[in-house]
Amino acid sequence: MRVDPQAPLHQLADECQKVVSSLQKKSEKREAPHKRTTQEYLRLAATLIKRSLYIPGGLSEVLQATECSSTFYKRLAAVQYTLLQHHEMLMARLAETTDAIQSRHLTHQLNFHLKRLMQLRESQDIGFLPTRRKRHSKRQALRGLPASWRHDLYKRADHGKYALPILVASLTGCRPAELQHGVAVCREIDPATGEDFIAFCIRGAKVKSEQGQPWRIIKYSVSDPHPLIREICKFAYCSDDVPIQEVKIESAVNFTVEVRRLASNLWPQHKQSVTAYCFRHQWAADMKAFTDGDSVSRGLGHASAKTRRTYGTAGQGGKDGLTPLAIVATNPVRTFTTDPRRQSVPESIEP
DNA sequence: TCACTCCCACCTCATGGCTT
DNA sequence: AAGCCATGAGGTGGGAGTGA
Repeated sequence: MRVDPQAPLHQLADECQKVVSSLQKKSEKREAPHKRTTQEYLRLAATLIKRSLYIPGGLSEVLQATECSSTFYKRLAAVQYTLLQHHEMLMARLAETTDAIQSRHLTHQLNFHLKRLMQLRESQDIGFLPTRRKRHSKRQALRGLPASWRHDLYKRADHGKYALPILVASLTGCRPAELQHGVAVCREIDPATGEDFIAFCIRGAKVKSEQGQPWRIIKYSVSDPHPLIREICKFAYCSDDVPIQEVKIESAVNFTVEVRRLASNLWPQHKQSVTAYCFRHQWAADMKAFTDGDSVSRGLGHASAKTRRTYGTAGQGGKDGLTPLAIVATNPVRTFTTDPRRQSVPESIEP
């Protein structure tokens, strides 16, 4: 009887395939990640796999070496994506392998691959083990700052390239990623009331079919005495000649770094760093003190009312708070219940 | 109603370097 | 020195789902 020399190789490939199938079964309901995410996954997984070569516990230990559960699950997703890509490549190579040297090399690779697949599945089954660290929100960074901190920061940045983005972030609470998209600032007169106002039109970040507001508009009266409104009114595009202008940054990261640097310059004693998201927390705090909850959600670009909980509290807003004329968004805000009869009546706009 | 899990997308931070 | 940029590592936000 003749023995197939590639039989052990195919047996090994079958074992890998079984683990891959069980991994795929668990994640079949998941949406395919975006291209940028997959690139990040490949990079992250390469780092983790490289690190696992020098650690006794291997990949399992590397995956668990964090205090934050979301980091753990991100690592799982990254390693799974990368191993599945690698699996496809190995299977294609298996189909082409004919000679003994290639077989030996592929056997070696499949052994390593199987070991990693098993460690990944084991980590998935066990779940996140380390002691969870309590999440800390950026809203705590607002404690101890002067009431006029946004205006102070804007003044500090006055001659830099981020002055206007800081002003827009202060007035809208938009995310750095939304400033990167570009925020349209326009001045109009309401034909019905004759009221002169400035409107900020924001294209939302973090928007999916069930998540986030694709567009939102925040309006302020031109006669609003708030110092930040007085500053925005000084700009040329608030004249009749140039009614609309886009405020845009090239890099959200660089914006945040600059905000942090300027703030630490102004308040060197302040323990928590002041970052771009602090504008968002302060804006939410102002709104919670001034208006209803759903307006806060619309202004923050949330689709669910639940999410606004993580932002600034009404107590952090107040005396120097902003008071917009209107906050409108593309979609209604879902309330805490899933019962559609209890959903709030939205103020919505055309997309 | 609330706390918690899970996962994707995005943000923060440290560090080093370049230009003015 | 100030102002700004680039990048890697790791943490947070946002929303759905679930179970007590």
